[in-house]
Amino acid sequence: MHERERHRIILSAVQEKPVITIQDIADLTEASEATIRRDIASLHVKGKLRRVRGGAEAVHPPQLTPLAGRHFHVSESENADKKRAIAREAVALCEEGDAIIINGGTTTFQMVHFLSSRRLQVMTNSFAIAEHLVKNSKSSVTVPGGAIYREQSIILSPFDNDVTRNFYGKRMFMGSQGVGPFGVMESDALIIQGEQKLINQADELVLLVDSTKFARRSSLILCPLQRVTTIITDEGISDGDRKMVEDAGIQLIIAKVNQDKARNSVSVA
Amino acid sequence: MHERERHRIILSAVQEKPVITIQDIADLTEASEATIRRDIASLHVKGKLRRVRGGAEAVHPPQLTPLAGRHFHVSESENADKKRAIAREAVALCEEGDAIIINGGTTTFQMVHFLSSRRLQVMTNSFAIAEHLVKNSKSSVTVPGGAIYREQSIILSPFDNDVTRNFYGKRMFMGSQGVGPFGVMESDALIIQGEQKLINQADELVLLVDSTKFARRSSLILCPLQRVTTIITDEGISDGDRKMVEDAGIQLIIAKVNQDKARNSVSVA
DNA sequence: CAAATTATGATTGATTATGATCGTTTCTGA
DNA sequence: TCAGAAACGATCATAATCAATCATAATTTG
Repeated sequence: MHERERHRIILSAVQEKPVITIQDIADLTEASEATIRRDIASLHVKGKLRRVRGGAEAVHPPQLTPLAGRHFHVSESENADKKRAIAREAVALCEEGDAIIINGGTTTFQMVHFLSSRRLQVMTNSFAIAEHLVKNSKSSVTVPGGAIYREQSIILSPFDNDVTRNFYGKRMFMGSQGVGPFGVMESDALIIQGEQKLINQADELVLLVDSTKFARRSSLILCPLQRVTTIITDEGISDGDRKMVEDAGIQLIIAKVNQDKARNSVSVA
Repeated sequence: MHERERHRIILSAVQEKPVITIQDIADLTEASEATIRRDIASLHVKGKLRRVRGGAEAVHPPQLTPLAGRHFHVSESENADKKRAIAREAVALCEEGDAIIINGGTTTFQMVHFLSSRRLQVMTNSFAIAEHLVKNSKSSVTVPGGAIYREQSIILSPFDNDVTRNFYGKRMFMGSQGVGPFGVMESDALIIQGEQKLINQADELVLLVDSTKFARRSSLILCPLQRVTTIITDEGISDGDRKMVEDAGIQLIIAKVNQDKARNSVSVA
């Protein structure tokens, strides 16, 4: 077995149990104790773990790592903060066991972070969302059939005889390119196709849009504003746009962007 | 094999396992160790992977794999070289542009490495295969609709109105738990379901089984032996089993594990 | 078509990792 | 405290890996 592979196994093992013995690792890796000692010594000077007599222990108390590790490796634009806050509110609408539909998109993708600790029934046409949920959540995941479009990470079939028809959700979550009195707008024809397949498969339609989307206009109209049940946006929404939403009889949720940037960075080197 | 093709294979392999050895890649590509070293050095300066003693590792440290997954890797690695050799022959059957179906399984999964440099039309019910091909190949990828079963990494729908029916392939590749005069056997009911949906969607049925599978018996019969067009196995097949295959009128391809330059895969018709 | 360039594979000796063995140190329980 | 056991560090022989080199095959260029 390769040196790096052993190191990974050791680090993985030391995460699960706070302390691990040389013997344990030797059995796991089928390497000699001498080698394991050298490995632990090496990882010790790198600060990946702490060497103790008889084995090794984790440097960090294990309660930090399971949640923090995966989620903060993407630090995108400040727009991502808004998207994330909006996504948090979206997930907050869901109760355990709910059947929901998540349409592919950059905003809706942010929902996966908050879904990781939940157990729902999720249908999504986003390959990326499905992938993430399968790996990092306990939710059941269903996808429609079809070809996978890499750029949008959307699964789409030209046919209508789809499993989509057999899934009915409490809510459908979707993003969009623009929102106005004329309705919900989108620019990508592929995304429109996927959305139209799913849009009638749920009771409620929840729209996730940051406030800049109220000013944007796009070429293709997906559905009239009245079709939307709830809009989740950020604090930047203008009074006029707020009134427009209210007049359409739509529930409006304002997501507050969390200001404290106390992000515990996890060493990845 | 072309340099670019090797590079693709190397990058593909480093995605699946976080760390790979020179020997692994040499087996995979049938190139000399010296060449692989040069390749790794080249990919290292390009930042595509990180060079380490004995092999290479992915630049992006994959999230700490749960120990369960580790056991999967360790337990499967015993026959991995045979499976790889078999998978290589399977991919060798395909020409550019072919429409093929790959059924989920540990042996068929090995095909992804050799597919990374190809451009085919692939339908697969394996989420893991789809994921890998989307990320590491130029092939078009289609999946059936349905729920994703984590353990088997299979997408399966209880309904029959599936996109599956709209995809027709030249060949279908599948593994199995056991092969005998009674037919092709499988133990997992889920896998059987998926296979039966796909089995009639291709002209030829290619079975990928290492030679130990001829001795194994399992509970569920998937299809009679005569349904199979081609069987790819390793050199461990006994004369009796070889005769059984021949009597059934099935093409037999023996994959050689050792990376001899002479690729005499014997076909008996 | 020939020359030049490049990629590849084999060989060599140097470097490094590994496993076994040794004597020493530390822990454990009576 | 003492004896026995376990863990440790050091050392060495062996095996694996590496870098450098050269000859040959493949490719490109003139």
